[in-house]
Amino acid sequence: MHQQPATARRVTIVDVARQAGVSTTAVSKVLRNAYGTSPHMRSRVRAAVDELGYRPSAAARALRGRTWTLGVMLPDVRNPFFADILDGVAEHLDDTEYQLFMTSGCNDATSEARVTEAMIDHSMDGLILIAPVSPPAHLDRLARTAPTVVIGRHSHSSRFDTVNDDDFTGAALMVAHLAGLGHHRIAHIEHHESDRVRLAEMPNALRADGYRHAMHQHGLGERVDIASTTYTRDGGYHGARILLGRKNPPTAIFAGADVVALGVLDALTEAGLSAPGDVSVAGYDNITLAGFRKISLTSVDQAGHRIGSTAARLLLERITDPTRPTAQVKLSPTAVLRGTTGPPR
Amino acid sequence: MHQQPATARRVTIVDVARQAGVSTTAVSKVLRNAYGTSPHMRSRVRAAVDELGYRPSAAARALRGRTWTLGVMLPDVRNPFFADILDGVAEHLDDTEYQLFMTSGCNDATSEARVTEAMIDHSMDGLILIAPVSPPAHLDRLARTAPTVVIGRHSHSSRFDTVNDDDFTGAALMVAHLAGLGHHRIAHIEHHESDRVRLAEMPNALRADGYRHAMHQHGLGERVDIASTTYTRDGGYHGARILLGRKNPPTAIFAGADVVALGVLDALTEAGLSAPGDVSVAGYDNITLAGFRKISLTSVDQAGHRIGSTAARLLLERITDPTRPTAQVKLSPTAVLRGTTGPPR
DNA sequence: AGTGATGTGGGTAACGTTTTCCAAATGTTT
DNA sequence: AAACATTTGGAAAACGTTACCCACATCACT
Repeated sequence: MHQQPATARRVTIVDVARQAGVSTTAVSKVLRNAYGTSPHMRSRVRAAVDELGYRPSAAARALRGRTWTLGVMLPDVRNPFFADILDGVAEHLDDTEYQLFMTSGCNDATSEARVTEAMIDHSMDGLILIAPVSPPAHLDRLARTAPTVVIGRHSHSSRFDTVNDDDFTGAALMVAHLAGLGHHRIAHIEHHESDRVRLAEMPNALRADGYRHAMHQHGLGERVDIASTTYTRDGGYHGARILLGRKNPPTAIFAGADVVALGVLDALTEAGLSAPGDVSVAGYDNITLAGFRKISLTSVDQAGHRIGSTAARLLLERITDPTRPTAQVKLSPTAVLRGTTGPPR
Repeated sequence: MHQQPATARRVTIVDVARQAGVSTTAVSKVLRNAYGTSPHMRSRVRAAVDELGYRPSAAARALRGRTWTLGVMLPDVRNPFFADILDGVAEHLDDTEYQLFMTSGCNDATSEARVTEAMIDHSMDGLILIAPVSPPAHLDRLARTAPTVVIGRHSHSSRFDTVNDDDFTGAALMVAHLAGLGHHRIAHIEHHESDRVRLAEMPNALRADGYRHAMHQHGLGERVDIASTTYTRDGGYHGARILLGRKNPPTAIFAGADVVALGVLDALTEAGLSAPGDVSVAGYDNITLAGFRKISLTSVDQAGHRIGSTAARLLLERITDPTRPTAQVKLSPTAVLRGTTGPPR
């Protein structure tokens, strides 16, 4: 009996070259579809590769050429909206050689830096950053090191492309819907932001701006009422409790994200109130769960799938031509009306 | 004005060595806390590292030593249960040097192979596989190449550790709860499985077994009723419609996963039925959303967080000592009783 | 036959680390 | 003072690829 060794030696390009009776250069060329290979050589090399089950070491490749690896930074696996984006990215990459690696749990600039540096350390060929909070200088530096596309941040950099939903308009859409139903006391729950740059660039800030602006447009400028918490279910829960405790509580709550709206619904249920009977509730993102019948949440759809595939396309373009001018893509959101919004009582 | 170069040259160990006035060997030793460094040299090297902002290239490291990178394979970002596991893993890794990369969207053996190979190609130091469907031979081969821990699969391999919830017992817990409430027609929705090995190893199969066994234990062997679909919300929806269409529909539905239970609730709502009024509904996994008041789903909690941290611990142990005997950890589930279960009408 | 273009293949030097030596300096024991 | 052990630091060879060159053969055209 032949005992399996505890750890098998890796098959390298040298093994393939020997098996095929050619040089390692030749093997490398065939693998990369480079110039200077005859059909005969190609077939011999391919046969050797298959026979030995050879796989190029990404690590070794990284030292000279590309790794065929892309990195995606997610702020939070829990937010189901990011899954839609990921789907879009993955779909666009499906018939390419690229492999996707993700990181998650980056909620502050420090861990964001740590994670992005790690991707650079691995010589990833390109980066997709979702809703990064790092200062623009850091993002620029990053983009100078590796082709980068930023999702969910309205920056105008000459180094990286951006893909966004038109958050300002999206918020206005929802205010229009609620105002159209006859609501006057429409409140908003925002993700608190203090940094000046982020106030201008982050989707949450733009949604709040869009809300304010739309309220004025509808002659409800006096009624602007914002609870400033976070984009989490907890944030929604607390935001709702704040708003419901007002002297003149709102008849409609527009949450800046669906997860926030879930927290609002939770607070309502706890308080013995219902939506839309007592208070109308709307969210933003149109996560899959919003369509769930027991929830049936009115929301703003920002086509996560298309955001993802657009980002992937831009990234591949930028990898091919790092010098092409940067693009700022803004996709149009739509309002999805469901059961949690209705006329005020 | 000094124009920023389009792409900055990377700071390497050579730069650090020059700056500190020592050899690259010395720098390497300091960075790895290896033997043979004086306090004086250490401080000089550390200073140079900080000053230049040096970061070791994981790619270059991969060719000789370790990459300080671990890979996690997720079958599906959408299943919120995996987020709990990830949290556990991340927490355990927090005060180590290790960096986590994840891949997702592996629903068949082919894409699973592609993804795991990619991790090997990057010379990752260890792998955590969540609910892999590949044949044991492949998993063994993988584990021979890199230290591996498998979550959500009841294998007994001499190559890799496993961490699982006791799915058999968990299912029995829920059947006991429902039977205790007075239910007799307790149905189950399972994730369909045909492969013989997976029938013995996958959690979904064990949950179905546990259900069957417990039904017999409670003298309800005749009432065993299973809809065989998939562990998705759609699967739950269709499963419920199948079960509700029976001549003698069940008074309680035990879904093999919470996402499935959500689909069941959806189907009930659509049919104008309610839980627990018309039909009791229970799930498995105790995802965060189950505690959401508007859902309030009775479920089996399998402590995803602890599963994750245990897996991380085992992985680090195995990296340290690849020869130590493998462990099969089985954690005890608990039933979490909420609003969707009650006595039969 | 000579010239140049094109096709085909390989040799060799990187890439940025770690590892395995080895040498010199210093300390400790007899 | 000699002999030996320990500490401190470095030189050089990997690791597995790709990029840059160069050499040779073949072919088409003067």
